[in-house]
Amino acid sequence: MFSKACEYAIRSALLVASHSLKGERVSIRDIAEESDSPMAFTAKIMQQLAKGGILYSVQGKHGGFEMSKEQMQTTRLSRIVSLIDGDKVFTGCGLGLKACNALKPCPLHNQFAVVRNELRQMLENTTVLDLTLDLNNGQTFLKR
Amino acid sequence: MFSKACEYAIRSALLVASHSLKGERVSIRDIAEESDSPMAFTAKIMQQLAKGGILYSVQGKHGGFEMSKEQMQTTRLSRIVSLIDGDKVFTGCGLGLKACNALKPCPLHNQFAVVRNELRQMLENTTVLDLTLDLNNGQTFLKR
DNA sequence: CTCTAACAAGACAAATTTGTCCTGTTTGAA
DNA sequence: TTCAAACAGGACAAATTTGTCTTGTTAGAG
Ligand code: FES
Ligand code: FES
Repeated sequence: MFSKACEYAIRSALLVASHSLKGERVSIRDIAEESDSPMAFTAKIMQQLAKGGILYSVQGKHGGFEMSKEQMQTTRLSRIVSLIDGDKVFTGCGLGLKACNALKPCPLHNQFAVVRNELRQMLENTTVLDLTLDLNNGQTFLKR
Repeated sequence: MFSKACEYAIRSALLVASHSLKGERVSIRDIAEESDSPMAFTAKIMQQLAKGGILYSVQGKHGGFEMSKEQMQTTRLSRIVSLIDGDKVFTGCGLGLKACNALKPCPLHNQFAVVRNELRQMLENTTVLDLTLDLNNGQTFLKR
């Protein structure tokens, strides 16, 4: 469904948000540990998230990553997904034709477009803050 | 969403069904041409489909692939997808945890499980015959 | 019987994704 | 001022997916 990079991106973003809600800044080392992701690879992804304005990076000693309350509220998962994976998952043809085109549809188009749309809406309606609150309540988990 | 191999598998299966409905057997060469897929790669996938009982292969001169009406009726897309891609797409965790587990869910579980389930149901409710009829009516297309 | 068209199967190659490592820069603290 | 902790960024490496090639087997047609 999502690439590994995208999975790490979402997990990392939620972890940064979780710490930021507690007033903590968090390092790559901790992100990798707490979200069970490969450290160096995750570091690259964090750069993309920072460049994309999903979160802030702070250099130097005691540096790390943090997210403002506003970023948590306004960042929808769809934004992270399209930043990392592009929007093929939202607009691509299920059978791999060059583009999805309702005027000359592939055999699966009618059925597929419905599900693809629900996925898109789900991701657009879900903010980082929404998911982070559950996480901090101990109702959900980033590693087992 | 699906792997390239899986996209080719579905396109090829529909194409074979389409020809079989017209009483024709179809060669790898024609499949590649008419569904716009790489020939040698598609050949490998056809072997998987034949071994999986999705369709028949006939060797020798004037050989090729064909599908019985029964195969078209009983083969659901979910079968092709799980044969080629496995069932990670039906059961896997959206954030990449080892397994989806509702008792210790990831932050996206509640939302994701709904969409994943609709995808599964859509693929389970769609047979090869369903899609092939539209294709033969000229309402849908396998290449543009 | 021989030739040819077609699938089977394994080895190989290219491309993409995933992951690592090293060097440089930033910044706080001793 | 110097040191250490942390991010930035590029080069590199491993793994996976995608795609090709070659050889063998099958079976119909002449
Ligand atoms: S054309 Fe294939 S999903 Fe729209
Ligand atoms: S635990 Fe992640 S989707 Fe179910």
